[in-house]
Amino acid sequence: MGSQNNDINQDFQDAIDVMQRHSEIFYYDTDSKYTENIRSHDSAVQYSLSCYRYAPHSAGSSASYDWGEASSWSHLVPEASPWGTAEPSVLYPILPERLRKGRKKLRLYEYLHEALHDASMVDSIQWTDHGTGTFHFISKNKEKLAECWGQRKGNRKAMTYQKMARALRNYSRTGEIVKVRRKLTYQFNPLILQRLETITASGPSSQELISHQIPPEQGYYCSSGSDWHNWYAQCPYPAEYDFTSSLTSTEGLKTHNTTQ
DNA sequence: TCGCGAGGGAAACGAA
DNA sequence: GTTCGTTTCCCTCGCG
Repeated sequence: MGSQNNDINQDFQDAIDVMQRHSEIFYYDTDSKYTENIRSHDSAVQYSLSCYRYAPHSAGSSASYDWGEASSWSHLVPEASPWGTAEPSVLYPILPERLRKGRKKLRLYEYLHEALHDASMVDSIQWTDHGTGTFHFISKNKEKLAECWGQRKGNRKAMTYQKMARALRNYSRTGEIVKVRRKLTYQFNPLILQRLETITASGPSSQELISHQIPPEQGYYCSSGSDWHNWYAQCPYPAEYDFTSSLTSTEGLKTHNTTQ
């Protein structure tokens, strides 16, 4: 019995160690057995947490998002979560309140996805390859889209493409959107795209598909660098976007350091 | 040389 | 007060 507990504790500690290696901040409360992983460099963990924040509602053909009812997403915890096959009902309650709390603010990538489905925006932004989530801005009217975004957010100053592109570049750190080595062209992360597409196309009943139909090896749930490599190997511009090198220079370096 | 697009550091800002 | 997700400004680089 005692040795069994030791084994469990050892396994748990091993899991903690693994998660720590992927995290900038890791909080482990030994009394309450709650864990919190904040600002994780491991996209698998980060994305899975972000899943619980959203409560989308379908609104016709155009995507409209209400991010306020996180509790309605409790059943959408992916089976292949970084925590293994934990039951959602078990997993969800351990999430810290701050992470469970719904985010009502519209994200830029959500707006862009909305714009891509908006016929009036077709002169500003278009799909390059809808299937792979690749899209591009129309050089002539990209500022118009940026202005609309700025107005939507109610910014003090007028939004410009340059500033919007800066925000898009920030997404490359989290992997939500990456820059494709082609002029004015970007690509949604496939998992983000699928989630947005599902929200756009249908009501909440099909939202379960988001978590249950995506094989873990295609999504953020796979955290290893090789999975990122696999994902980018399938992107339509494998030779144009050198994500491998960017991984090597950041995550790879981190891995290297932690394994020293 | 110039304009444009891109990359990114850093500080500021507003909402939650 | 803290965190998150930008926003804003600025500088640098590569390309045509």
